[in-house]
Amino acid sequence: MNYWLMKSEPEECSIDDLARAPNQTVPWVGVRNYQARNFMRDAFALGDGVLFYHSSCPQPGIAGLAEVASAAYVDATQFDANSPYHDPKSKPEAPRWLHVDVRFGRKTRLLSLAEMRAEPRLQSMRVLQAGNRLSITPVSTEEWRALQELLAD
DNA sequence: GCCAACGTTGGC
DNA sequence: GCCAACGTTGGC
Repeated sequence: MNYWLMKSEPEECSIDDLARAPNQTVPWVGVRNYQARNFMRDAFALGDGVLFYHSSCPQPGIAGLAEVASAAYVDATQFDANSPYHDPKSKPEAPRWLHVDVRFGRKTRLLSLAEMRAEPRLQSMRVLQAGNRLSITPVSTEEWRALQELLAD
């Protein structure tokens, strides 16, 4: 069992959108970074815990919990010329981009980025390191446990 | 809107 | 393979 933090822009898909989605599950399409893709392809497992993080918004932070609901499979948007995620260099016979499905767990209070930065037990979190831009980052068991406490209220 | 940090691209 | 230019991310 592994744990992950996944960033989503709430204007595109918020924790509420995830809760309202069919089967409370969304295909996590649009990842166009090789490191993030490789996490999904090589390290994700069904049932892995996900921290659902709201980014690029007025109140960035963790907004809920979710889980990995599928293995990695081909992201069809890369071949769709009308999609913002279209990748003209990716060929159907050798798809570059994959994604997983993510299923809603529960909504939590918003644990703000500022609060995360101030919490001693979270200092090692990859998402908090200077210059980090990855939309998917691993979370250690210790970090996950601390977060469960912080989100319990 | 700014800007630092980082990834990608493409000429050489 | 190097590396400058460019694009993107994402908090502020």
